[in-house]
Amino acid sequence: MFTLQDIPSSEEIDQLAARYPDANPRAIETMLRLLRVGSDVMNLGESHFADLGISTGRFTILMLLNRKYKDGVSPSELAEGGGVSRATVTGLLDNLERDELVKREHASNDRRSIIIKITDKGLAFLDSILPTHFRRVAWLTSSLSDQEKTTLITLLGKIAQQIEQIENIPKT
Amino acid sequence: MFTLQDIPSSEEIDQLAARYPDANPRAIETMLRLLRVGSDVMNLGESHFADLGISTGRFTILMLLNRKYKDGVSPSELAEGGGVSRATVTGLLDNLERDELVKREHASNDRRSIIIKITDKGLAFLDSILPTHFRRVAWLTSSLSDQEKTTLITLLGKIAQQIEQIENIPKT
DNA sequence: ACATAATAGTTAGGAGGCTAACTTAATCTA
DNA sequence: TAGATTAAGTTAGCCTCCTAACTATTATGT
Repeated sequence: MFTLQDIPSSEEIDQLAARYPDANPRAIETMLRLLRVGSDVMNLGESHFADLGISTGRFTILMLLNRKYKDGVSPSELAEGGGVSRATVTGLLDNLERDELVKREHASNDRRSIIIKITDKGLAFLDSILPTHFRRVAWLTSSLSDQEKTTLITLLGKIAQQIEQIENIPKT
Repeated sequence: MFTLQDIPSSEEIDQLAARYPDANPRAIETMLRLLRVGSDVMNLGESHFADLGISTGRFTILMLLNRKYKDGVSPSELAEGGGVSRATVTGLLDNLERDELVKREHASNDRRSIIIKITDKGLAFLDSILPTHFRRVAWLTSSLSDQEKTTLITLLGKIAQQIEQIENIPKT
């Protein structure tokens, strides 16, 4: 993920934005900081997972399987749930299966599809890493009050709504 | 970037977190939403830049060169400014130079280093895409008041501080 | 001053995403 | 019900990032 390391000062942003009539300096600053914090959190997770011998993708698959799919789920659903392509899921499952954290089974009703289940080893692995993982997640927001967390979620939601409506952006 | 598509409901998060003493359900929800919005914004940018024939990385390099480095800057500084490895910068510069948006020159004082300058074609390219780019950025935060933008930046800053101090996280 | 360290850029190889195309199986439709 | 379309999973090949190692040059420390 490629994100600006030193976010320009408000003055620099003002100066740049002045050259473009539709630019909004505060909008630029807001998005730069959002991207920066988002990618920092992401990288923090990646490197922590790497220490544990997995990747963010593999962790997400395991969490999806653990969460509401204890009876097994198809790779397609995992792809949809993780917001990733089916091809990517195939690769993740190859690795997870090699490590015996997950197993592939034939589906009984549809001979095209397979059913993915988390193994006992996979569940034990999750149980071994989740306490620390959740402690780290809690740490990241530990300087925010509950009220502030709610506010942050609300403001992020407003941006999410704009993303959904990006096609409606005025042309000029 | 691999981020949960459907963020679990508060109830589901509560249920999961109940099994781990140090887990904070609101923290989990906050971080999931931050990651989700961050990656959506990132993907939106990636696909827009792809339509324009560049990548986020190449765009960032051009913006760094345009911003305060009109007299040229070394690849190392670009790597630092973009928060990316020198090896990655080498590849980005190869592509940018091939498209004549950037040129490599020998440094006069240090024969190890080279100086990167944005070309007139590169400047013209930026001028052709920035109005639309900034309009899209403004759109994303257009449902937030200035006060809300400030609040969001403040809250993100608090998370950034926790990231910096991740090593100080209590062990138990 | 000269051996050792550090620095700049590149290259090689790997990881984790992606799309497009392929195989097999199920479903629709005329 | 035969033929076409759709769907599931995989494979192949690309992109962009990474780290580690290499070459060439500069800086340092005794």
